[in-house]
Amino acid sequence: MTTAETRGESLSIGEVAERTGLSVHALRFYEREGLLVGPVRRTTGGRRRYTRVDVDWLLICVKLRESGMPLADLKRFAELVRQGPGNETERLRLLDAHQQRVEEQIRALEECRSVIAWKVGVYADHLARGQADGLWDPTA
Amino acid sequence: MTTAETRGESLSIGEVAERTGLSVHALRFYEREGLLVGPVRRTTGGRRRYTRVDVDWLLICVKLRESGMPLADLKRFAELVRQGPGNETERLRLLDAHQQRVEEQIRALEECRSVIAWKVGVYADHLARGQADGLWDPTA
DNA sequence: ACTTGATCTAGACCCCGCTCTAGTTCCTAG
DNA sequence: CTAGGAACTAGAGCGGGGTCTAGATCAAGT
Repeated sequence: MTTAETRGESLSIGEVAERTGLSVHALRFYEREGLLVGPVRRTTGGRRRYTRVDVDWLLICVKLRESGMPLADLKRFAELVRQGPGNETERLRLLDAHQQRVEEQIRALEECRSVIAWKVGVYADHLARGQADGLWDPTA
Repeated sequence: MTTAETRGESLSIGEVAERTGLSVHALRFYEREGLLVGPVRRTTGGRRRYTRVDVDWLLICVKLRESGMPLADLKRFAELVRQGPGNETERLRLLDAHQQRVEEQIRALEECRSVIAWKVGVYADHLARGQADGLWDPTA
């Protein structure tokens, strides 16, 4: 069997899927959508061969996606990178804006957490002392 | 003009939309989907009148949704509440499970944040000292 | 009475982000 | 040589979560 290790560097789509957590379907889809920084190389047989750089980029993509960046923005970022040096300011703006959204998401989630924790507390309490009140009861 | 204040308590769909941040469309949609804890009362003319309890429930819903609870789970929760007392343990389990997912989301987001922060740092650095390297440049 | 604006219902439609299918080709192990 | 698994393409399909439309009705102000 020929693996990345035995071959030195370039990876098959399946190997990349494993390493990034994206499905092979998703990887092909991302490519079609122009979310990669460069055309993926192919073997003579037409199979994709991903480089270390491709994988690094995908790992960043995964984090950006996980944190809610829309594919459209990811695409924009990929385009900037593809254009090469000269637009770093814009790339930074894009990342920075996203970072702020992430901060905001964390803030919002923390607020949700506290509301939920309170509600959980109400129920736990109620169950602890066999019965009580203060719960939703539309039949009341 | 007749408002909640002048009327004492019951609210129109528009007023509820304002107070919860949900659109009137979403409110009707939630109702159809069985996400409310009880049938909404109507005026003789057929308009919905929401009570304080409805609004409180919706405010919780909003927090649960914001933190990623799927409508299906929300619906399950609503069903439990609608059934009345006796299933508090299950309600608690549901909330508790969700709370854990929220914790996990926060953890994941924080990790994303740090990756992004690092990337932002790389770009900021690069821009600060006029030019450098270590950036994505597929043209290289 | 009339106008204006909020609501009503049912159902069609939309966006996002993949996922899956079909039918084919490649490639490696036995 | 052959079998079986991995990969290929193009495009259809899907699940989630609403949003929007049409056409009608209701309610309040003037």
